[in-house]
Amino acid sequence: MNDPTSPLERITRQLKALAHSGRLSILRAVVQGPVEGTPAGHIQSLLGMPASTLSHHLAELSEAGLLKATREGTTIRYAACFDQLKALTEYLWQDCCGGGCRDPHCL
Amino acid sequence: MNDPTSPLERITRQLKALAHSGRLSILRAVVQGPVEGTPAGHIQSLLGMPASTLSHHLAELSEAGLLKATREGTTIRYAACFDQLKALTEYLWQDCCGGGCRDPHCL
DNA sequence: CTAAATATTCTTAATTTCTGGAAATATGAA
DNA sequence: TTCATATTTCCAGAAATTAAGAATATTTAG
Repeated sequence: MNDPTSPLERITRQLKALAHSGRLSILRAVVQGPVEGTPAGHIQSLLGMPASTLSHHLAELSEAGLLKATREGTTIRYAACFDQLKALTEYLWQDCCGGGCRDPHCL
Repeated sequence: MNDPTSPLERITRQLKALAHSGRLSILRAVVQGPVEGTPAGHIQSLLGMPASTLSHHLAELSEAGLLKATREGTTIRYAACFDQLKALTEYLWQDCCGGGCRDPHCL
Protein backbone atom coordinates (compact mmCIF):
# COMPACT_ATOMS: atom_id res chain seq x y z
CA MET A 1 0.00 0.00 0.00
CA ASN A 2 2.93 2.33 0.66
CA ASP A 3 5.05 1.23 -2.26
CA PRO A 4 6.79 4.44 -3.32
CA THR A 5 6.92 3.24 -6.92
CA SER A 6 3.20 2.59 -7.22
CA PRO A 7 1.24 4.82 -9.57
CA LEU A 8 -0.79 6.15 -6.67
CA GLU A 9 2.32 7.26 -4.82
CA ARG A 10 3.92 8.76 -7.89
CA ILE A 11 0.77 10.70 -8.71
CA THR A 12 0.50 11.82 -5.10
CA ARG A 13 4.05 13.06 -5.13
CA GLN A 14 3.53 14.99 -8.33
CA LEU A 15 0.35 16.53 -6.96
CA LYS A 16 2.22 17.48 -3.78
CA ALA A 17 4.82 19.18 -5.90
CA LEU A 18 2.11 21.18 -7.64
CA ALA A 19 0.10 21.91 -4.51
CA HIS A 20 1.96 25.09 -3.62
CA SER A 21 1.29 28.46 -5.15
CA GLY A 22 4.98 29.26 -5.40
CA ARG A 23 5.78 26.02 -7.19
CA LEU A 24 2.77 26.38 -9.44
CA SER A 25 4.04 29.81 -10.41
CA ILE A 26 7.46 28.33 -11.09
CA LEU A 27 5.98 25.68 -13.33
CA ARG A 28 3.93 28.24 -15.21
CA ALA A 29 7.00 30.38 -15.74
CA VAL A 30 8.93 27.38 -17.05
CA VAL A 31 6.12 26.23 -19.30
CA GLN A 32 5.83 29.70 -20.80
CA GLY A 33 9.57 29.91 -21.27
CA PRO A 34 11.67 28.47 -24.08
CA VAL A 35 11.48 24.76 -24.84
CA GLU A 36 15.17 24.31 -24.04
CA GLY A 37 14.53 25.43 -20.47
CA THR A 38 14.65 28.54 -18.32
CA PRO A 39 17.71 29.40 -16.16
CA ALA A 40 17.08 29.25 -12.42
CA GLY A 41 18.32 32.82 -12.10
CA HIS A 42 15.80 34.01 -14.60
CA ILE A 43 12.97 32.35 -12.72
CA GLN A 44 14.28 33.93 -9.55
CA SER A 45 14.24 37.48 -10.87
CA LEU A 46 10.90 36.79 -12.50
CA LEU A 47 9.23 35.67 -9.27
CA GLY A 48 11.31 37.63 -6.76
CA MET A 49 12.06 34.61 -4.63
CA PRO A 50 15.24 34.01 -2.57
CA ALA A 51 17.64 31.71 -4.38
CA SER A 52 17.69 29.05 -1.69
CA THR A 53 13.93 28.87 -1.50
CA LEU A 54 13.67 28.65 -5.25
CA SER A 55 16.27 25.92 -5.34
CA HIS A 56 14.27 23.83 -2.91
CA HIS A 57 11.14 24.15 -4.98
CA LEU A 58 12.99 23.39 -8.21
CA ALA A 59 14.41 20.28 -6.57
CA GLU A 60 10.98 19.13 -5.47
CA LEU A 61 9.51 19.64 -8.91
CA SER A 62 12.47 17.86 -10.48
CA GLU A 63 12.35 14.92 -8.09
CA ALA A 64 8.68 14.54 -8.85
CA GLY A 65 9.67 14.19 -12.50
CA LEU A 66 7.88 17.35 -13.58
CA LEU A 67 10.99 19.38 -14.41
CA LYS A 68 14.26 18.45 -16.05
CA ALA A 69 17.52 20.28 -15.29
CA THR A 70 20.26 20.85 -17.82
CA ARG A 71 23.52 22.53 -17.01
CA GLU A 72 24.74 25.13 -19.47
CA GLY A 73 27.92 26.75 -18.26
CA THR A 74 27.29 28.32 -14.89
CA THR A 75 23.58 28.40 -15.36
CA ILE A 76 21.13 25.55 -15.02
CA ARG A 77 18.11 25.47 -17.24
CA TYR A 78 14.86 23.93 -16.10
CA ALA A 79 12.44 22.60 -18.67
CA ALA A 80 8.98 21.10 -18.23
CA CYS A 81 8.53 17.37 -18.67
CA PHE A 82 5.42 17.47 -20.76
CA ASP A 83 5.05 13.70 -20.93
CA GLN A 84 4.77 13.52 -17.16
CA LEU A 85 2.44 16.49 -16.98
CA LYS A 86 0.30 14.89 -19.62
CA ALA A 87 0.26 11.55 -17.80
CA LEU A 88 -0.70 13.30 -14.57
CA THR A 89 -3.59 15.24 -16.02
CA GLU A 90 -4.77 12.17 -17.87
CA TYR A 91 -4.69 10.12 -14.70
CA LEU A 92 -6.73 12.76 -12.91
CA TRP A 93 -9.18 12.93 -15.75
CA GLN A 94 -9.62 9.21 -16.25
CA ASP A 95 -9.24 7.82 -12.76
CA CYS A 96 -10.64 10.62 -10.70
CA CYS A 97 -13.08 12.33 -12.97
CA GLY A 98 -14.30 9.20 -14.68
CA GLY A 99 -13.21 10.60 -18.03
CA GLY A 100 -15.75 13.36 -17.94
CA CYS A 101 -19.34 12.77 -17.08
CA ARG A 102 -20.51 10.08 -14.70
CA ASP A 103 -24.11 10.69 -15.46
CA PRO A 104 -25.45 7.40 -16.90
CA HIS A 105 -26.70 8.94 -20.15
CA CYS A 106 -23.26 10.43 -20.78
CA LEU A 107 -21.42 7.13 -20.68
CA MET B 1 -0.89 37.98 -4.25
CA ASN B 2 -2.40 36.08 -1.34
CA ASP B 3 -6.02 36.68 -2.19
CA PRO B 4 -7.73 33.44 -1.12
CA THR B 5 -10.35 33.87 -3.85
CA SER B 6 -7.87 34.17 -6.69
CA PRO B 7 -7.83 31.35 -9.23
CA LEU B 8 -4.26 30.46 -8.30
CA GLU B 9 -5.17 30.05 -4.64
CA ARG B 10 -8.28 28.05 -5.40
CA ILE B 11 -6.35 25.75 -7.69
CA THR B 12 -3.61 25.38 -5.13
CA ARG B 13 -6.11 24.48 -2.46
CA GLN B 14 -7.71 21.86 -4.66
CA LEU B 15 -4.35 20.39 -5.55
CA LYS B 16 -3.44 20.29 -1.86
CA ALA B 17 -6.63 18.40 -1.20
CA LEU B 18 -5.68 15.86 -3.84
CA ALA B 19 -2.02 15.63 -2.89
CA HIS B 20 -2.51 12.89 -0.32
CA SER B 21 -2.77 9.22 -1.14
CA GLY B 22 -5.55 8.69 1.37
CA ARG B 23 -7.64 11.52 -0.02
CA LEU B 24 -6.93 10.46 -3.57
CA SER B 25 -8.25 7.00 -2.67
CA ILE B 26 -11.32 8.59 -1.14
CA LEU B 27 -11.99 10.58 -4.28
CA ARG B 28 -11.57 7.52 -6.45
CA ALA B 29 -13.99 5.58 -4.31
CA VAL B 30 -16.54 8.38 -4.53
CA VAL B 31 -16.11 8.79 -8.27
CA GLN B 32 -16.64 5.08 -8.78
CA GLY B 33 -19.67 5.10 -6.53
CA PRO B 34 -23.22 6.10 -7.37
CA VAL B 35 -23.90 9.56 -8.81
CA GLU B 36 -26.11 10.46 -5.84
CA GLY B 37 -23.11 10.03 -3.53
CA THR B 38 -21.47 7.46 -1.29
CA PRO B 39 -22.18 7.32 2.47
CA ALA B 40 -19.17 8.19 4.63
CA GLY B 41 -19.54 4.91 6.47
CA HIS B 42 -19.32 3.00 3.23
CA ILE B 43 -16.10 4.77 2.29
CA GLN B 44 -14.77 4.01 5.73
CA SER B 45 -15.33 0.29 5.52
CA LEU B 46 -14.07 0.33 1.96
CA LEU B 47 -10.76 1.94 2.87
CA GLY B 48 -10.43 0.74 6.46
CA MET B 49 -9.76 4.19 7.84
CA PRO B 50 -10.74 5.47 11.31
CA ALA B 51 -13.93 7.51 11.17
CA SER B 52 -12.40 10.68 12.55
CA THR B 53 -9.51 10.57 10.13
CA LEU B 54 -11.86 10.00 7.23
CA SER B 55 -14.04 12.87 8.37
CA HIS B 56 -11.08 15.24 8.32
CA HIS B 57 -10.21 14.26 4.79
CA LEU B 58 -13.79 14.47 3.60
CA ALA B 59 -14.00 17.95 5.07
CA GLU B 60 -10.85 19.02 3.29
CA LEU B 61 -12.08 17.69 -0.04
CA SER B 62 -15.44 19.34 0.49
CA GLU B 63 -13.97 22.69 1.50
CA ALA B 64 -11.84 22.60 -1.61
CA GLY B 65 -15.07 22.26 -3.59
CA LEU B 66 -14.25 18.82 -4.91
CA LEU B 67 -16.91 16.92 -2.96
CA LYS B 68 -20.48 17.77 -2.06
CA ALA B 69 -22.16 16.41 1.06
CA THR B 70 -25.84 15.56 1.27
CA ARG B 71 -27.51 14.39 4.42
CA GLU B 72 -29.87 11.46 4.12
CA GLY B 73 -31.22 10.44 7.49
CA THR B 74 -28.31 9.60 9.75
CA THR B 75 -25.97 9.04 6.88
CA ILE B 76 -24.18 11.65 4.83
CA ARG B 77 -23.49 11.00 1.19
CA TYR B 78 -20.48 12.44 -0.55
CA ALA B 79 -20.58 13.01 -4.27
CA ALA B 80 -17.92 14.28 -6.63
CA CYS B 81 -18.17 17.81 -8.03
CA PHE B 82 -17.34 17.00 -11.60
CA ASP B 83 -17.50 20.61 -12.76
CA GLN B 84 -14.74 21.55 -10.34
CA LEU B 85 -12.70 18.50 -11.19
CA LYS B 86 -13.06 19.31 -14.83
CA ALA B 87 -12.07 22.93 -14.28
CA LEU B 88 -9.04 21.83 -12.29
CA THR B 89 -7.75 19.38 -14.87
CA GLU B 90 -8.40 21.87 -17.62
CA TYR B 91 -6.47 24.54 -15.78
CA LEU B 92 -3.57 22.17 -15.36
CA TRP B 93 -3.70 21.19 -18.98
CA GLN B 94 -4.02 24.68 -20.39
CA ASP B 95 -2.00 26.78 -18.01
CA CYS B 96 0.65 24.32 -16.94
CA CYS B 97 0.99 22.01 -19.88
CA GLY B 98 0.41 24.64 -22.53
CA GLY B 99 -2.53 22.69 -23.83
CA GLY B 100 -0.39 19.81 -24.96
CA CYS B 101 2.83 20.30 -26.83
CA ARG B 102 5.01 23.35 -26.49
CA ASP B 103 7.23 22.28 -29.32
CA PRO B 104 6.96 25.09 -31.94
CA HIS B 105 5.89 22.78 -34.75
CA CYS B 106 3.05 21.44 -32.59
CA LEU B 107 1.45 24.82 -32.04
C1' DC C 1 45.51 29.93 -9.87
C1' DT C 2 42.07 33.55 -8.65
C1' DA C 3 37.89 35.89 -9.10
C1' DA C 4 33.19 36.28 -10.44
C1' DA C 5 28.78 34.35 -11.43
C1' DT C 6 25.33 30.95 -10.65
C1' DA C 7 23.14 27.53 -7.81
C1' DT C 8 22.85 24.34 -4.24
C1' DT C 9 23.28 22.54 0.52
C1' DC C 10 23.35 23.37 5.48
C1' DT C 11 21.01 24.78 9.36
C1' DT C 12 17.51 26.47 12.23
C1' DA C 13 12.98 28.13 13.33
C1' DA C 14 8.22 28.69 12.58
C1' DT C 15 4.22 26.83 10.78
C1' DT C 16 1.19 23.47 9.06
C1' DT C 17 -0.58 18.97 8.40
C1' DC C 18 -1.73 14.32 9.83
C1' DT C 19 -3.66 11.09 12.89
C1' DG C 20 -6.89 8.92 15.84
C1' DG C 21 -9.16 8.35 20.56
C1' DA C 22 -12.72 10.48 23.16
C1' DA C 23 -16.59 13.31 23.42
C1' DA C 24 -20.27 15.66 21.13
C1' DT C 25 -23.96 16.09 17.68
C1' DA C 26 -27.73 14.74 14.56
C1' DT C 27 -31.30 11.75 13.14
C1' DG C 28 -34.77 8.27 13.35
C1' DA C 29 -37.05 4.61 15.87
C1' DA C 30 -39.27 2.41 19.82
C1' DT D 1 -37.75 10.30 26.25
C1' DT D 2 -34.35 6.92 25.52
C1' DC D 3 -31.56 4.28 22.57
C1' DA D 4 -28.81 3.09 18.58
C1' DT D 5 -26.45 4.51 14.53
C1' DA D 6 -23.76 7.60 11.70
C1' DT D 7 -20.75 11.22 11.56
C1' DT D 8 -18.33 15.11 13.16
C1' DT D 9 -15.66 18.02 16.35
C1' DC D 10 -12.30 18.50 19.99
C1' DC D 11 -7.87 17.74 21.43
C1' DA D 12 -3.00 16.70 21.51
C1' DG D 13 1.18 14.81 20.01
C1' DA D 14 3.98 13.41 16.05
C1' DA D 15 5.57 14.27 11.62
C1' DA D 16 6.25 16.96 7.61
C1' DT D 17 6.60 21.33 5.19
C1' DT D 18 8.13 25.97 4.56
C1' DA D 19 11.34 29.70 4.60
C1' DA D 20 15.51 31.96 4.05
C1' DG D 21 20.34 33.50 5.61
C1' DA D 22 24.91 31.76 5.56
C1' DA D 23 28.17 28.77 3.86
C1' DT D 24 29.61 25.85 0.12
C1' DA D 25 30.13 23.95 -4.54
C1' DT D 26 30.69 24.36 -9.70
C1' DT D 27 31.96 26.43 -13.88
C1' DT D 28 34.02 29.87 -16.80
C1' DA D 29 36.97 33.79 -17.67
C1' DG D 30 41.26 36.16 -17.21
